[in-house]
Formats: sequence, structure tokens, C-alpha cells
Amino acid sequence: MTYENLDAKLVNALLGDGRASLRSLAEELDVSVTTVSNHLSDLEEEGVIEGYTPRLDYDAVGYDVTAVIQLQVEGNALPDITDTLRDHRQMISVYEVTGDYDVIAIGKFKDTDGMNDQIKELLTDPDIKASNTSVVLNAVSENEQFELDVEDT
Amino acid sequence: MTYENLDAKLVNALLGDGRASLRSLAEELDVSVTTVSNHLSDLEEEGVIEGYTPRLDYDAVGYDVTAVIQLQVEGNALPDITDTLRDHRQMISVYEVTGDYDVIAIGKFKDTDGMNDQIKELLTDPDIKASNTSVVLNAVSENEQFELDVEDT
DNA sequence: TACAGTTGATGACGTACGAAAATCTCGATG
DNA sequence: CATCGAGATTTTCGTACGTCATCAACTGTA
Repeated sequence: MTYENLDAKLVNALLGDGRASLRSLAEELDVSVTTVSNHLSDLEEEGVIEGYTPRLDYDAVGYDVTAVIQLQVEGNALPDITDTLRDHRQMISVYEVTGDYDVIAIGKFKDTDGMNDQIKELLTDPDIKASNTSVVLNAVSENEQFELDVEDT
Repeated sequence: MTYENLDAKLVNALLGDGRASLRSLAEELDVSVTTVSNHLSDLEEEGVIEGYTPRLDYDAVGYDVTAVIQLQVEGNALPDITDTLRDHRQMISVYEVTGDYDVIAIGKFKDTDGMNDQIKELLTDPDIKASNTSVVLNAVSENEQFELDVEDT
């Protein structure tokens, strides 16, 4: 195993509270502060932990509409399209995928008008052969990060 | 005005570093530590900030496959299906949507075999009328949280 | 040898609290 | 009717105190 049990527990503890102090983590995991500090540094260096962010409720700040946009794209234009999408800051996730469509993107908008405007603008690109937009009625769960397995000894 | 502005700046600063200290935030925004503390508490109480998490690279811990699963569901079974999906911890996001399908879910798996097993298990539910799975070839961006608008005076 | 823990020293950190400043409220006044 | 201003409310600030993170040198252990 590339990462140890303690690392998994550490990650899981941080998933519960990303601003927890090293001391509280040390107490929770029953190891020393030094150990927590060392392992955390390692996890960050290895890239397992890429950073820390607040979890925002975009609904609460006026972004009420979420949409899933699927695109069929001319093969050689795929990089351009994905770059364009990524640079739209309201695009939360952009995936190149197998299946009926080539790209699936998830975006957040202040209202349906704003959404329509942005999507229409995107679809002017002649390399987009087909598109399909699904508006989210209810986000049952969103961007949930699940806990890592801890093999108990 | 000034009030909302400070909150937006505060959120944006935290998006840059979710573990930034109140002092460093205070310095960056040129207000006192107390002010940062108060506004942060308010943002948390209002639900704008729902918590703090590390951003995990699931690739780095062995979850190499991401899939977008779309389902057509018998109308009255929708709550059951979404509950089931949400309770699958590997489901990152579960949306009820308009369009050809009723549910779009995004999940992460250790390998394609694991993915197939889980999806097949899901599809045994007789209330699922149709399904469509797209495997992610490349996550151009994922769970990006964009910064809030700051109206400059 | 490699990893975890301990100790101690130092500067940074979070929070509580009272004071100061800014803002709002609303009736009185010209 | 518009303006004023005393008092109330809200917001911000500085200070103080106990806690925390970090580093280094050292010990224990498998």
C-alpha cells in the first residue's frame, strides 16, 4: 500500500473539518503533533491533498441554476473546446468522456436567462456538432468527497 | 456595499487558501482580525460557507475511474433511486434533471471492474427504465469553485 | 535504519471583551 | 417637506490571554 492507515485517517479527519488544528487531529488520532505534521506535509507533497477550500453554497450567493451540458465535438477541436469551457469560470467540472457525447460540463448560473445566454454563446462554435443541456432540478448531493478506506489491524 | 464586498473578498481569499489564518486574511483585506472573525462566523451561520475540506486527488489514492451515469426512472421511484445513489459513498454528485434522463450521477471507482460491478448492481432496480454510462477519459477540471463578484466602489 | 515521540523555545494564532467609530432611527424643527 | 441631531444599534478595532504551529535536538523502538 502506497499510503498508510494513519494517512487515511488523517485525510478522513480533515474531510470532517478542513480547518482542524494539528493538535486536535493529533488527539483524535492518538498520535503526536509532530507525526500529524509530518504526514500532512507528505500528503501535500505527494499531491494526495491538493489544497484546502471552503465549501460554498452557491445557491446562497445567487447562483440558483445548475446545468449539465453535453457536447458532440469535431475530433480535432476537442482541446479547443475543453479549454474554452474550462476558462468559463462558472464551469465547475469539464470532462472528456466516452459515449454518445464527447464532453460533459457542469456549470452554475445566476438564472435561466444567464444560462441560456452563455450556452448559446458556446454553441456558436462550428466545431460543436450537437449539444444537449439538462437543467438540475434538485442537487441531491454535489461534490461530496468520500472518506478513504481504513484497514483496521 | 462595503459589507457585502468584504464578505466576497473573504470568500475569495479562502478559495485561494482554505486554511489561511484569520491574521493573514485580515492583513490581505486590510481589516482587523476581529472583523474577519465576525464576518467569517456570519458567513458560516448564513450557510454561505458550509464547511472546509481538503481537495483530494482521488487518482492519487487509487480511484482511477470516473463515470457519469444517466438514468431514466419511474416517476414515483425517483426519491428511492436518488437516496440509494447518495448513500453510495463513491457517488460524488447526484442530480435530478430535466431532459432525456431523470438522474445524472457522477461516481468514482478504483477500476473499470469495480465500476461495472457497482453499476450493474444499481441497474437491477426495476424502477430504472434506461441508463447510459459515460466513462471519463480526461477530467479537464473538476469541482472548481469560482470566485464571487466583488463590486468595486 | 527509519519512523514516532518528547522536550523546549519562539513566534503566530483564535477568541473574548470593552472601547471607539460608523450607521441607522425617528421625532423635532425651521 | 427637507433637514437636523440625540440616542440606539451595528460594525470595527485594539488588547490580552491561553492555545497553537514550527523547528531543532534528542530518545525510544521495531
